[in-house]
Amino acid sequence: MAGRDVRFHLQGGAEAAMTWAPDHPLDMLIRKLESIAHLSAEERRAIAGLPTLVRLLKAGQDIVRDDDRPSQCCLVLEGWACRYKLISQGKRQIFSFHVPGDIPDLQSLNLKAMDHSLCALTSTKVAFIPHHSVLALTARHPRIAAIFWRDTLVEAAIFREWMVGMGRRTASQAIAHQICELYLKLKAVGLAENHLYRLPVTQSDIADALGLTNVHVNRVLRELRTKGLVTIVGGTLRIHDWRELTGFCEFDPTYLHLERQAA
Amino acid sequence: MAGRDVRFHLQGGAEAAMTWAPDHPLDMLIRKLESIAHLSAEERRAIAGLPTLVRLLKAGQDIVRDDDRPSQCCLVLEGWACRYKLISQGKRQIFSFHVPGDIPDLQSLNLKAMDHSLCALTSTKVAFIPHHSVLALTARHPRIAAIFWRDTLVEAAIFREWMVGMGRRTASQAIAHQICELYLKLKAVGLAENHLYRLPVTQSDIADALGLTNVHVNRVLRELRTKGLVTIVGGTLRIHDWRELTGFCEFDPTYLHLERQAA
DNA sequence: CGCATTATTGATGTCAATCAAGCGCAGTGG
DNA sequence: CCACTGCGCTTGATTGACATCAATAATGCG
Repeated sequence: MAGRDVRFHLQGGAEAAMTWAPDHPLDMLIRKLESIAHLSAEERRAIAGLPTLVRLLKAGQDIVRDDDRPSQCCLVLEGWACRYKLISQGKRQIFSFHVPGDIPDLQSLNLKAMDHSLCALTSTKVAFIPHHSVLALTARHPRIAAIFWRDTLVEAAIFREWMVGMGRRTASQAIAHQICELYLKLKAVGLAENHLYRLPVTQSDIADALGLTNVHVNRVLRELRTKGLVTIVGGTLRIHDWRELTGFCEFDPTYLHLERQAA
Repeated sequence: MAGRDVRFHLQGGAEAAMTWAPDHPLDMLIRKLESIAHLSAEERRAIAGLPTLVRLLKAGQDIVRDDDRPSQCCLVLEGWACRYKLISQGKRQIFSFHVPGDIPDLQSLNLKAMDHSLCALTSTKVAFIPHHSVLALTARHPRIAAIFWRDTLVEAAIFREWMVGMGRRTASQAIAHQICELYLKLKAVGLAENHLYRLPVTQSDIADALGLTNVHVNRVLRELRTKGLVTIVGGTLRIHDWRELTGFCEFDPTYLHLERQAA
């Protein structure tokens, strides 16, 4: 299998320079799935057997667009991506941030047309997996199908939590909550530790995620810094006092439905 | 099967007066599922064979609570329910409104612990379906499993649209959008027509759904009335100018992923 | 009929948006 | 090497949308 020269159709008809990836890309997926469910050795093998097409994207580049009908899923390997929708007057709402291990458009397996877009926030490495391969996998392994379903359910739980942030939390609490959530998500796939992680997104991105302006995000971050809770230097975020921070924004990680709990 | 005396455990240990429902309750579910996917005659039969336990609830009564580990799903038959979460200082965020045909806690099949609550907004008739029955059904009918998955994906799409409302739309646009969405959802199961439907929720409920105050919802509704877009009399909502209203709030029903389109 | 809930309206306050400007840094090209 | 440019961050001044507080009217339910 590995090494075979395969070409998929990419979004917008762009036929990209492509490299055939060995097992490695799927290790990231397995790590992610194991953060929300247990996998048997056989299930891991089955997942590792998925064909992938690895591709590099520049920051700002769209991966899938609103109204597209993708024939493949996209697995983030490096960098950050986000789901978003544009509305009138250049306004943008970001629905989720995606980090390595995530499959942001898993839903396209069951919902033919995209109702939002997906783009790279940083330069990003992604692996494309054809729908039919995923469907073949889930047909043979109903438990894996359930885990994929579960993943989309956890995403929905995260959407709900963001709704709480936008609807019923102050801007500072919402941002603090976001910071806690990202820490646990990254930690679950081994990309954060010691209350420290790379946060390669702009303040405008955070603003569009929480329904604020970049100006206000900036002030709130200063406030969190002044309070000694969180500092960001050179794109690296440090949480100085986890207890204090989680208390401040009433962060309860239950909604992430993680298998092994972090703290 | 039908007519057998069966008793399930209900939330909070309450052992309710119960009636055994015939096929009818599931007709509502079938109608709902057919609004987002096609069902074969055999699939309809299989669904109609699910055991249900019908129960009446008073307005305000919780159906499932945060942290519960339900062993059954809840199908709304009459009345309205909502998913919500309480946070500090009595603040509440409503995540979704549920009307007949909805299974609001379908996710509990795959996510053991609830991360939010579910309650009746009006006096409500619901049918409980044991998890093991649903699992047996989906094991025998993978396509039905996919449709259930699809339903939870559509719900997630609705969450995203609400996020747009809270984050990037004005209060009037958000409420107008909500009104359009509910019309299509109700129409899809035959509970609305001619731009008219029963809206049995309070202004405070709408406020908690959109992150506003009841006072402000009241003013916005007056504004919509003044503009000749929408009136509510005696709990019945009438959309006077669908084109105008959808234009005003930039409503695009794609995200509902309805099979047969309404207008 | 009486009480409780819900709707409505006004006055005032606050949080975050908007507008505007300057700064720092990385990349680019002469 | 340095001007130039663009982007993101930072800060101030002002405005606006919605919250809060408060009181009264209207509904609806037991």
